[in-house]
Amino acid sequence: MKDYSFVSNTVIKRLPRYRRILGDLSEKGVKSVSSTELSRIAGYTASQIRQDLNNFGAFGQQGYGYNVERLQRQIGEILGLRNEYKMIVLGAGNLGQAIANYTHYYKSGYQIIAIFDVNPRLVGLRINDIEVLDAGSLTEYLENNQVDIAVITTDKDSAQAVTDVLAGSCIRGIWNFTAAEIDVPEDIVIENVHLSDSLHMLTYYMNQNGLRIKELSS
Amino acid sequence: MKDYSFVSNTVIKRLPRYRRILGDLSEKGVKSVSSTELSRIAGYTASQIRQDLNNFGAFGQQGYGYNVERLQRQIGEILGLRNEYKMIVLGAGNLGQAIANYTHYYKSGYQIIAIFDVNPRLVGLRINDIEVLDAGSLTEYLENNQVDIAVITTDKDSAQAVTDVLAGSCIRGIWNFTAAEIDVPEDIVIENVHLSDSLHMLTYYMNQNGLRIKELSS
DNA sequence: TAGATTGTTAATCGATTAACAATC
DNA sequence: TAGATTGTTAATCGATTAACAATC
Repeated sequence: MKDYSFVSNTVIKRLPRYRRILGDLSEKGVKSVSSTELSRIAGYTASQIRQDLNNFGAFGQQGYGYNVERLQRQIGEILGLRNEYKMIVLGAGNLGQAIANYTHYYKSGYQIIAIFDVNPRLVGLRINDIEVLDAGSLTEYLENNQVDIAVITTDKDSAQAVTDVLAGSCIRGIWNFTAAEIDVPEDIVIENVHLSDSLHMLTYYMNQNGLRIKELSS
Repeated sequence: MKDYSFVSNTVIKRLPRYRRILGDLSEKGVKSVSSTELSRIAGYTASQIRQDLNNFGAFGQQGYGYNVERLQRQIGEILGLRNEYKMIVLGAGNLGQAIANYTHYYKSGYQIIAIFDVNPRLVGLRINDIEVLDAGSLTEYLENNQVDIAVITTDKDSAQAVTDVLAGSCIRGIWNFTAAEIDVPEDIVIENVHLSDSLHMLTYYMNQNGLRIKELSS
């Protein structure tokens, strides 16, 4: 893994999207793609796509474009997808269970190895063949197992407390699905999936779009 | 709802976050907050927060700051949260079920009124007291019921087909949880929750952070 | 009133787009 | 070779930050 600290977050955010689109093309049997074609699919300018990619190297070929399969793999390498990641899910509620099943679809190398919950009724169950363990045993578990990512799907009020337990452990990344704004130690990276924020954005644009349509038709 | 088409998407994206933080403060009993205090919590500059808000009006008071409760309500109004929204969930899998339960937590006025699935085994079930209906009856349902938002939690390959059924109906917004890049008609707004993209970003920053930490300690 | 903090203009910074020489 | 398309520099555009007068 190279040091790309000079690359801005705005660029990084677009990488998984590029990779996903390349995967779609690859499935369709497309072998090569130009930045102009990519720009039509992704909705960015061709210029931007070339700029973005050139932060990481020269992946294309003049007069030809990009090899779809190779570029997909190369972006995957930039993102760090060649590794295997072990994950645990904290909170065996509906969302936790959904993720335990959902991430199984990924062939990209993410493996959920345990689910934790405070509810004694859930402890001992198996979800998608993954054992639900007592949240009280989390610290001990982290001492005896190599885990990379913790997925937080507890209720909002427990999110910070549960994160404090993760501090100083082998956990390097937190995928936070609660609405809480969590403080994390420097050596842990956090990615927030604030679903309510997403729904509120949708709502805003629905209303604005309604206005725009009315205006056009008047 | 006013026309805010002059406000950029970069600004809009921060609004739900501001509102959420104001809600947290309000719960703690905080009555007023300055842009400087907000900046510490949100991680933006005070200047940016004031700039953002002034796109929509003057909500503060010199020498005092912002009234927490009122500003939260005002941002809610900008986002369109005073309305009631009726939602349907397309796909009664783990994620669909999780969302059917999850969104019930929102007091903000979102109501799930039906879930659709192609699997005859699931049709007729009740999830969180919401009926699972046959996907085949979707068109008819949309003709006879007022629905604002469709949540798509089908598999990736069905996402476009299901969207085509929504075109021309009463649906004004799509909340897409599949990895598909969906084409939508002009009068429908789409908000994508690409969970795999989010996980890939986390992975990238985990690896970059690892590098940074190693460098510091060497 | 004096102190604090907003609303807003101007300055800076960064990101996007345009353009084109290099080259496959 | 001629045509196409990249890699990359330069120009433009937009977003963020700084600064401060207005004012509570």
